[in-house]
Amino acid sequence: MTDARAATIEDVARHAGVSRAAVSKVIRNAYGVSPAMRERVTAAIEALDYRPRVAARAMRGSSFTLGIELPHIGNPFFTKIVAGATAALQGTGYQLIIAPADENGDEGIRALGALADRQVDGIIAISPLVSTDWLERLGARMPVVMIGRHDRSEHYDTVTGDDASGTRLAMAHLFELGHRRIAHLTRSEDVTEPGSGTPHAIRLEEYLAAMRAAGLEDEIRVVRTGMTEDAARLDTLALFDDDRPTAIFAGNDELALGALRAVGEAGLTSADVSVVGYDDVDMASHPAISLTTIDQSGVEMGDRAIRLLLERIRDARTEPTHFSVTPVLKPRTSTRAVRAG
Amino acid sequence: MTDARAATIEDVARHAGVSRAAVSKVIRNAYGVSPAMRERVTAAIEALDYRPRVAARAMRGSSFTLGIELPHIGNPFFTKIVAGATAALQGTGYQLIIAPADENGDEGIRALGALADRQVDGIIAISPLVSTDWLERLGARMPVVMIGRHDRSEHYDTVTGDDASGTRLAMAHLFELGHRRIAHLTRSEDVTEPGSGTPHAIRLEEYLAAMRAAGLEDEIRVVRTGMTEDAARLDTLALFDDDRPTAIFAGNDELALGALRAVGEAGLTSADVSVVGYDDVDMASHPAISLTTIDQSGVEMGDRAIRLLLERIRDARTEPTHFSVTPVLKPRTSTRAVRAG
DNA sequence: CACTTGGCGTAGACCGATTTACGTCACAGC
DNA sequence: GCTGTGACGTAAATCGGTCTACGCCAAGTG
Repeated sequence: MTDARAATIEDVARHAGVSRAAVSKVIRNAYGVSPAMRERVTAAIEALDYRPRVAARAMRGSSFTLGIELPHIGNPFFTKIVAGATAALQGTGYQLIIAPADENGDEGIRALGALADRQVDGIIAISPLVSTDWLERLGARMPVVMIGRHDRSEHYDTVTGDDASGTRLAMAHLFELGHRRIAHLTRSEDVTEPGSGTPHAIRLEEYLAAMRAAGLEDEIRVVRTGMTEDAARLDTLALFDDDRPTAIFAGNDELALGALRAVGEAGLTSADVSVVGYDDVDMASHPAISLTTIDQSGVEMGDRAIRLLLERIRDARTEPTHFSVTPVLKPRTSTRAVRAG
Repeated sequence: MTDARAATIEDVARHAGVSRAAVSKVIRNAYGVSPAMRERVTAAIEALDYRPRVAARAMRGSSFTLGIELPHIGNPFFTKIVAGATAALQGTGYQLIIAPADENGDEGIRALGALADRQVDGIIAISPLVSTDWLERLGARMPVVMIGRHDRSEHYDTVTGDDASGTRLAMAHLFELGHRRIAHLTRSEDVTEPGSGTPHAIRLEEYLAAMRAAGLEDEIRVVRTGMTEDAARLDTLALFDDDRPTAIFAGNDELALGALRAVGEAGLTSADVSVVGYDDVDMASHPAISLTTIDQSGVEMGDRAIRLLLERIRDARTEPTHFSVTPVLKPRTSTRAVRAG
């Protein structure tokens, strides 16, 4: 209120009786600083409560900021990724900022662009809807790690779960329980475009392949829904109207929870309709829910993404690296053997 | 890969055959631009795919970035707030960035400092652990809106739920169902310090007041736990060991879900132990969970916080404003009448 | 003794935008 | 014809850091 503006490097320099460059050196721990000067400067910084403006630093140097773009912040799997990322960042001097995209496809590009405009030193992207071309160009400009995408680029790293084998685990589990009429609950076409390499696309393809391999081509049933639990709930309810399946393989846990909600609302239980999800969100293990799902360790993915990013930034690595997490089946009570008869 | 660096305002100016200042004017929609020039400059921007560097803008003007600090990103109530905030920001030209704090008290200050260093135009803070003094100083420097805090400052706005009346709703509901032995599950002392005005402090105080007013002083039982669902689960299980309460009023839904988990794991049901939460997180309404809770509309809080912030930024408002959301009881099946006998 | 060498510090260019101060031009009014 | 005025542009200062190039000095070296 009173004195207004915060101290600048100039103020610190004057206060310590040295040059701006000297202060800068001390801050950056650069070469060519005597212990005596370091002492004086540190004291001045302390005294004036000085904090370097990131915007000014970013103009020539780096911003010490990493950005992560999140579509749909409500998905608890993404928050696991963020948790892993923040943990990996402890003590590195880098700050993570999250740009929420929400909504539709263009929002992802908007959020990524916003991060780039803010001169972050590196970006973690999750949005599967952004085109490879666009990402490729972004990756040429700055370090980028893409989570959950199976295309392999020259210019960015990827961290993925093995969605194909994860889906096979889920399907094998259902087959073992005797299910034949298995529906797949997935998102809209744009996220499952064949060959696009998005997780949902691969899970869909692998579902189809598993059904065909089991000779169940006629039982194939793909249900499209939105991004939220509530959309999944409504579309699952509609699915029950005609010719109910005995099991539902959902594209992720959020959709699976919606399906489970529908099962409950329709007065059914897992004895009538089994549900398998994907991600092993925290809530899945809750005893009241007990959702069978595929664990792909979001925390490890976030951790890994940060490590790869830091390698690119600090060690100036440029050859692309691809890391894959092995999925694990978590059988719980939302799946049961199909009713005899 | 080839041409490297992105276009600057200088490039655009050269391409359009005008001065840098002219381009700047066009971008900012400032006064003194002929239609002809606007046309030429716009074309050049288009052609070069120019995007202004935020860091450079921030050095003199504003960054068009708003920051929100989130402790513990895993709490789904906070994601509701973010959802409300992003929605309110649509089309304003401002970008929201989230600084995750996680962990303990100091992390909140670290995250807020990081946002300030990044020259955001305004900050929404949720961390209840930061001292009023510190926030006061921050608020003197830049627009700040504090969510969920009942102290009234000269220098920042607040958006709160009416925690006192919300707690009264919850307790009245339990009394009505015949409960007398009601425990309160809350966080550690630092978040519930009497007089600090944090939501958890007020809920605790109001719980104590309600118990005393009902003549149940002897039944008061305050259980401390951590921040996560899992901590709540463990401490609730421990609580069951000796002399089980018939109802638990939890400080928020995340803790309530942990308590519910414990109830399930102990082989009990809501007929044995009723549970009330606070926040009305999405999962609370899931039929398998069906948690009785207090709705305080996180979405509206996020929306409101953004509006207040934009008022301070654009209209240069300086008198502090305080907005309160009225809580609503959502009775569900996690609470039942106490067993006769 | 002249000459390198390494340690320490400074001056000043630079990053890419905004903003201020000022110049020019056309036109209206007297 | 002279002057005042508003519209439109531009040059240059500025924001707060980083980084390069260079200067100075004391200690080795041949």
